Amino acid sequence: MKVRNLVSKRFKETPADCQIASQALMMRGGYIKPVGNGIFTLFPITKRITAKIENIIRQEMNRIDGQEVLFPVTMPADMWRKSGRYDSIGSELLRFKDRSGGDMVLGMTHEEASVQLMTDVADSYTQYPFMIYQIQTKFRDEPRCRGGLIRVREFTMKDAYSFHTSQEDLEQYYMRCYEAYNRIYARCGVPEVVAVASDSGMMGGKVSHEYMLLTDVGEDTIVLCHDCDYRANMEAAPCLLNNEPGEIAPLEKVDTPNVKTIEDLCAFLKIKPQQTCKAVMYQRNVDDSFVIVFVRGDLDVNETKLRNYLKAEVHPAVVTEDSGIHAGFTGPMGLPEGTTIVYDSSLKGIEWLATGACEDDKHYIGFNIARDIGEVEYVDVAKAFDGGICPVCGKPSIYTSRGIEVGNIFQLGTKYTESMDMTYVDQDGSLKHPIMGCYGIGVGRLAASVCEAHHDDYGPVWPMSIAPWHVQICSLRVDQPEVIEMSQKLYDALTARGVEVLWDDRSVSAGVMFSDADLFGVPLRVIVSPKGLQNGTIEIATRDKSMKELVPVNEAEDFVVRFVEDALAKLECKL
RNA sequence: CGAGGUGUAGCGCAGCUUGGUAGCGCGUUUGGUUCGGGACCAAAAGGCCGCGGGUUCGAAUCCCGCCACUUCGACCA
Repeated sequence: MKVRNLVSKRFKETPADCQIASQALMMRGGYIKPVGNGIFTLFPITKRITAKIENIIRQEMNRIDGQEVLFPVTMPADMWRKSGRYDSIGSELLRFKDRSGGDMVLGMTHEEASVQLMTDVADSYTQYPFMIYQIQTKFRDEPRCRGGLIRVREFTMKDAYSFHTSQEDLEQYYMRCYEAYNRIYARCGVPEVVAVASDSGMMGGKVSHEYMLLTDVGEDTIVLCHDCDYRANMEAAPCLLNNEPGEIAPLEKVDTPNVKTIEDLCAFLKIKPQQTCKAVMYQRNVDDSFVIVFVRGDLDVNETKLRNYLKAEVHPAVVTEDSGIHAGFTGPMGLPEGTTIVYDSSLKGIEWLATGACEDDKHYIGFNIARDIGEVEYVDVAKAFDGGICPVCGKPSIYTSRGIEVGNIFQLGTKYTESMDMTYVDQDGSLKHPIMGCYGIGVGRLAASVCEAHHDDYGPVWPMSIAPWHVQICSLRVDQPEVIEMSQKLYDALTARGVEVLWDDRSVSAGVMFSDADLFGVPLRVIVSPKGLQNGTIEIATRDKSMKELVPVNEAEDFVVRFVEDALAKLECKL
């Protein structure tokens, strides 16, 4: 492929509103074209990258006995009514009507489709276990898209569904998939992607992992430990700490005029936030009844943990005059009837606390939950924090990091096979619901994440395994016949040996050519120039600047082929 | 869903306050000079100024409505 014919255009200036590096570089380099909010066209250079990623995924899925299928993008709503998700999922599920007025949906995931497909097929225990997967377009009407291909509404995803006759079998297969995912990321050149234990949320089921690329621009927060390999996402990480009990003192109501925040209270009473009992207020979505969470003053509430505990949706409270709640002075004593009170575990073991008195401009000090309230249930709903205690090794070495989720795996259980009544006949003749797992990877997001992880100021640095081309030939001074001749010879020879070559034979200045090459991010660069040819050499350099050599003309071809082969071999890929 | 911002050439932007011929840089085309990190000179093409209404002799500019995009927040498998 010649650069002059490649359908894309590079830009010197970063388009407006690019928030993260991968987005800016993929826009500048002519990789993607925004078509609508969160909807992109991929130019050929990107399609070549995603095709390679898809191939790696396909190989690894086949390696764990996956069977590729292709589900439809559009589905009749009935299938989704059956599982209950037509009603339970909000507006991110795009619903529409066909010409006869029938309700339809655009596929955002395919549990329903896979269960429906397999219901008629896998009716005997002898056929289990098996896994089906597809690589296909998904549509999720996300409220908030950002970061180029990182978060979009329409995207290509590999989604896989496994079916089992026992929990043990699912767990065994889950581990195979866990390893397959690690191989996929390593082969795509991002071995730094890590699996973290996660909250499975609306997917149902218990055990799940998210594969995260740790980066500051990530949207998710991950909890890690400095001293062991504990990793979990915010929702799954317990908030563990050691409390100082403090001196027991009588409960006393004190005047705290206009002291409404923990910060104010600490300054006013000359105490530490760890000695306060903070009220965080929510309301249930169903009836707006108040849910008040008490948590150690220096900590925050994780709403997902709270929702999971309450098994109900909540939103931050809107406190009105007549609600009976005194914002800024809320404490456990004196709350209106009908309020749900939740005590976070972080308060456990503290004998002296300052807290609101449910009265304007008053706080209690010396508050002792066991003495003044009695036995209460402590629940873990606080966010894990830097310096917290690791639930695995017990050291106070917890820290948090941002990350991009580039894949996930779930042990689904029988959620869908039960709701959609999929059964098989077991050995003993009884009807049973198969146990499922599901496994997803966003292809475009992975491509963008690799760019995010491997780039410099001038462009992406693609790993050889997923690079749009293996080699780029830059022909400087194409007005010189010997340059064209040598370049053509190399191009033909390399292509004949299976190397993918991008050839820039435009008569542009070296600066333009190199800048474009930087944006293409092709890992190996071959520079043919009159200067080099005079000395009988060709310059060969890596995009990441780790290698730059003047190679004798007659050795260049072998040098390049060997380099590409070696680089691919390291990533378990072949020419 | 809440709060801001922006819509003017393929891209980046100025012009709007104070209404009067549609501008600049990059890119594109042509000719010439250059040639190892976004060269130079000369010429040219390219616009429903987001859409609809209003005010006015006259609207990119002022007013009203809508739409789109975008940032932060809420939400999210």
